[in-house]
Amino acid sequence: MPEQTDQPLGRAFFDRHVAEVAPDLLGRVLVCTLPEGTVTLRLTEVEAYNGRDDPGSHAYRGRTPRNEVMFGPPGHVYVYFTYGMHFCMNLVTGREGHSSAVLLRAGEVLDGVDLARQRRTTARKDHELAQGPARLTMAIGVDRAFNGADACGDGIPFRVLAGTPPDPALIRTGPRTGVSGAGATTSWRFWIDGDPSVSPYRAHVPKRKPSGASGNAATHAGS
DNA sequence: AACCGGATCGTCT
DNA sequence: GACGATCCGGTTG
Repeated sequence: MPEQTDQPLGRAFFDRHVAEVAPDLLGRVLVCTLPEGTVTLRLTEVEAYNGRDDPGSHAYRGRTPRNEVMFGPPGHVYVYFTYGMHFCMNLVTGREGHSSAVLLRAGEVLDGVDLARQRRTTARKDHELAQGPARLTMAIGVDRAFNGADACGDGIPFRVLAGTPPDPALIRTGPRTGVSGAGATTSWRFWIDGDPSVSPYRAHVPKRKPSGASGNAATHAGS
């Protein structure tokens, strides 16, 4: 019988509720083909962001130029720039207009390890190549230029294969990383238990508020 | 292993 | 003008 694991996922896969799609993406294989070569990645950690109902979502406050892709059809790639230097990548889910997406947080590089290492020179071990959302985009060569790309098209530059979903007993859920407030209560982070490429859990870091806002240091960083 | 701060800029108020 | 869906290197234990 034909190998099911190499079958690309169709658009219908992504046209479901984000909380259903996100855990179902674990173990799937993202293929990124660029002129330099191809890197394939087995997804091991994801987070769901539920559109307008979700205080943690970029779409929470409605449509803006940045989050426009989230409001588009499912199966497309939403890339955003953060912390002045990093890119993160999502797969849009649900019907057009619903603005939900799954953040790809970590994966295991299956193929193209040499190319991934060239892009991630600080990685010591292979499991660190895509351990974290910004590391993941670095490893596969994704930046702003890929915002809006179709992951259910001809496979250039993206394709998502069925892969081998993990034993359901190994799927763990927990609160999302870096999301505070009402959105932190929902367990919309999903990962494969025990996989070495899953980014270490960091407890919510309470950002220290400047109490007494007098004489704050210079905002112009001179040196 | 855990904690801390710097880097660096687009996006929205 | 403030603050990130973060990463990295240095320091401390």
